[in-house]
Amino acid sequence: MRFGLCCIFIEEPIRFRTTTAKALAGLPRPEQYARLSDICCENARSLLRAVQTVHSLGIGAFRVTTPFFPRYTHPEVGYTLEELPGGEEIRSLLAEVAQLRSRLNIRLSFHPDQFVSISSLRDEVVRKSLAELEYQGLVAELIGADVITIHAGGRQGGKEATLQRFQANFPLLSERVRSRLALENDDISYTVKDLLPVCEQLDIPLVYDVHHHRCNPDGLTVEEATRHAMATWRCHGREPWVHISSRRNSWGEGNPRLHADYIDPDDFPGCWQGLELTIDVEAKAKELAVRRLMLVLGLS
DNA sequence: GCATGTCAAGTTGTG
DNA sequence: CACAACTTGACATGC
Repeated sequence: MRFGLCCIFIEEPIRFRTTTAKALAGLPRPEQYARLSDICCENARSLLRAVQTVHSLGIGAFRVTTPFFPRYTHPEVGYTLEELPGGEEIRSLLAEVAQLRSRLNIRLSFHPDQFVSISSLRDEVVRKSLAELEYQGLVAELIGADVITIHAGGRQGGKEATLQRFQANFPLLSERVRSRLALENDDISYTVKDLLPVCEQLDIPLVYDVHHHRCNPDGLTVEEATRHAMATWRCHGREPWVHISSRRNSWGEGNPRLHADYIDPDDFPGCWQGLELTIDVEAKAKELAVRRLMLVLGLS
């Protein structure tokens, strides 16, 4: 078993910067490039330190923040690495990341949020989502990330029709993205049961989120869902990836979908013990939560 | 210097 | 039909 940290650190002094389209819009183009170049360069350095740091904490995976190259696909202020004054330096830093993560055996991943929806009814949304995935695919290739996890989308026109659109639009992605794409069950619409046939058709793996499964059950037990999801990875000789989190309030106050600071050990599926799995820990206390879970499970 | 507001995104649900 | 809510942390702004 390896455990994964998601996007940021709470105690370790590693931060990822970003900026907004609005803040950039007022600047002349060269100044936009200069500012973006600074941020991307700093983020590349931070990622290098992040890989070193998770390794020293005994953590085996790291999810890269979505705005790693902020506003990269934005219609007005978007850019390419070649346009940035520090473009070459950034590329070489990312190559260092790839080398280090390979040497330390750290898995890297991306997880664009719900706004990336290639099954949308709106062409414009699909177009922007494809562009966003291509951006993440580019960075994934440069740093050696092997998974980009997304959700199936909303329910416009019904779940079946939405999944059909997902499958119809999938071939529009480059091989770079398709070979990394994985589908994750969500907490309101698409369950493991819904997604398994899609994953099979498209020959892509399923990321099993046990918390979403508990919010949005489908008749499968945790053990069954785990087994089915794992098979979608194993058939390609890849290590399966799963997510775990705990709801913020055990008594259902407030929004049950909010993540808690730490993982309640009771939420950890007993059947996961000893499996060859990468387990992303989605908890607000970040690396502290990963460490505590490992400690409770007797793994550190 | 700190507190509050803003930004970014798509979908769903409400009024 | 229009718009708020959802989510989240860093940026940006104002006092």
